[in-house]
Amino acid sequence: MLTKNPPLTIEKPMPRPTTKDLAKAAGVSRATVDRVLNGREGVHQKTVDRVTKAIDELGFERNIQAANLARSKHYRFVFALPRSGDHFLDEIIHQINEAGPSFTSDPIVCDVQHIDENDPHKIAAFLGQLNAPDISGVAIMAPETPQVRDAIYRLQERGVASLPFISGQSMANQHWVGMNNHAAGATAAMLLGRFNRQGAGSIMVVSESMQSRDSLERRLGFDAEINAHFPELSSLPSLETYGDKDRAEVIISNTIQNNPDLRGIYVLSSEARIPASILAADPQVQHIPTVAHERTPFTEEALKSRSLDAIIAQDAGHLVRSAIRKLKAISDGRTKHVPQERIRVEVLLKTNL
Amino acid sequence: MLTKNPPLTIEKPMPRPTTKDLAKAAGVSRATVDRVLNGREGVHQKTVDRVTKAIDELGFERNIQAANLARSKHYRFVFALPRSGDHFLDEIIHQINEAGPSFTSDPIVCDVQHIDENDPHKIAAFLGQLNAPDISGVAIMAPETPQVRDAIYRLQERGVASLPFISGQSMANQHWVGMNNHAAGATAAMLLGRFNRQGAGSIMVVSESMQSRDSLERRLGFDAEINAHFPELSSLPSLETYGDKDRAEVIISNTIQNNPDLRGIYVLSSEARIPASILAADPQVQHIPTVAHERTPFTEEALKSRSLDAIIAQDAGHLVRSAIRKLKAISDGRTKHVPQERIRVEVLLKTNL
DNA sequence: AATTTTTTGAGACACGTGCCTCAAATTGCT
DNA sequence: AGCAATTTGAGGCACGTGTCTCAAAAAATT
Repeated sequence: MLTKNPPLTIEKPMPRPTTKDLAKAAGVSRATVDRVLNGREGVHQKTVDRVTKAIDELGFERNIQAANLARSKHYRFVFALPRSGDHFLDEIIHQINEAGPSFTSDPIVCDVQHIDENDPHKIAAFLGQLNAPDISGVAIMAPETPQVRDAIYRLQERGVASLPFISGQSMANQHWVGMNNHAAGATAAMLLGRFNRQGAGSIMVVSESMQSRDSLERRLGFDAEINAHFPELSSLPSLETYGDKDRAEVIISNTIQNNPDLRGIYVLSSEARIPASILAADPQVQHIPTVAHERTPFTEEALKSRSLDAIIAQDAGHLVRSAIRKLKAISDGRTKHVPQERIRVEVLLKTNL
Repeated sequence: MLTKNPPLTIEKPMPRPTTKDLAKAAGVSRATVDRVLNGREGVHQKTVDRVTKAIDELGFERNIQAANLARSKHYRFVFALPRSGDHFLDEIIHQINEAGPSFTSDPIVCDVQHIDENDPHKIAAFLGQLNAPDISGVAIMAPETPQVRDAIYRLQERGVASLPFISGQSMANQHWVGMNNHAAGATAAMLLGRFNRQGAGSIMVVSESMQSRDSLERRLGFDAEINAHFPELSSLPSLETYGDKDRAEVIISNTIQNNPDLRGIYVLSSEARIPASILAADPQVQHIPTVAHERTPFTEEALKSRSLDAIIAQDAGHLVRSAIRKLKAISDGRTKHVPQERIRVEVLLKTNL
């Protein structure tokens, strides 16, 4: 019955040093350690150094759980989003509301605040209202403008964590949650290029608007890939629907008439309903490979019914949870350890929904 | 300068009820509440009911942070994995070691234990050693056998959380971390089917072995999709390399010789190195669409150099973190709230690595 | 040297829960 | 009714940190 069991080594993990250990190591009292840790005034530089040195030597990291308990702190994060209508945004909002329970181990509350994306002044004013410790952090989805950039900067100075979310602010920012739009565009191009079986032709690109940085980046990535690897294809100028169904119908059917050699269709904005339903109704483009963005009830259905061939998506749940984790890390002052989860550019086919 | 600011409603969130509140509501003492909450003996059923009722009415949830603090509890999770060599497994192990710091807000330690996947008895013996509270949970990657299934069952009885990980155990289990292999196979088929531009022909399927449940499921999904939607293609019987390079070379080149109408290649095991490097060296199959599994330095390089056309992958980091979150939830007794994150069947192309 | 100012320490209490002891209250039994 | 067993309560200390207060010590000023 006895066999040589695999070696099982269970060393107790070294208990983490506490503020008490710190105090002893630095030769000061716990009160002073506290003063240093929480940046209070009236501590001699020499003492600060001693404590800091001890922190390094012991590898001390404060027990955030205990700290939050003592402070009875709860995190409140605000998601500043555009007004909706958009299915993708609806899903994001749903995930935000869902996120609470999933973080049961931390006292986290998330609010959604709708902001008028076209009024930078209002956005800045809104951000100006937010203050620590009422609000621990904000995830912001809004176009990048000087006012907004400024407001964000001041937020950080006031101790409110902030994070560009999905769209808008420059990726140059150290922290950012959202997918790489250039790669997303390139991936759409790759799929359309490879799905095409009818040789040379042109590709239609439809967008709600090309105003936003995201749309531009997707388009750039798309063109780069087409030009580099599918010389037989040429992508047409972007059609902008401005969210107007009638306008969309006109420009799309015009394009179909004028380009009998259509080989692919790329719907690059996150709201695919208008163009996709127009396309689905047009018998001439039934078998032309089509790629759209974001998983929504609509696109999902379209994929299943094969009126769409692929979806380029970013997982709404991951986006939200990643944002929360990052905001929390920043808010805890663990800027060094902010999780650097990339948001994947997902390719959804009928088979892997 | 003043504009109508957007409405900002910051209601303080209702503080969560504490055991004190519970005691008051149930009309008992905190000691009794403790007895009920922690299932201690010697409490009258009537009293238990009173407390339980109060729990429901208040919506009480114990503050796990505070509880862990009081217990000075740390979570120790074991990942029981096969002996390695495999790049994908290496990546998993890397992510396990990486996971610690990313969970800074909880005292979590993860160990990797290598088990001999072919000796169910040994595996069961190993699992038999694990006991709460030394070990809070185990993620198990091992073939499903009666012994192992039994050992897992007893683990749970001993209060050790357990979780089938990536491969092996039946998905029928309520909790499970890993991708849907049927969907993965179907996705590979879909890609090969759509990437093919040369009409009717056959598809080569290469695997290390077809012994495991995962391989079978992938194959089933693959065939189902090919048969349903690509009647012009027929998939050949699976080639099994058994991890032997020489054998692989023989059976692969035989298949290439005997099937001049090859239209696609599917490498379905997680270790693609042997078959993929053989294929890369054969000029006859240079332009045949090829799909493999799992992102590794090797497959990544192959994708970049275009000797591979797509990778079907599951994100190693997500797998590990998801497993940890689930183990923690189970271990905390929050079986109701175990996060039900699906592991996506990722499609990786050169453009979205 | 005397006085003020700055810096530090000692200690208490809090956060929500676990876990223990001892006594009090209640129940069941003979 | 008396005794034992069961059930409950009161209270304390602990976990690691935050946040006070008050006094002591050290340094800087007059």
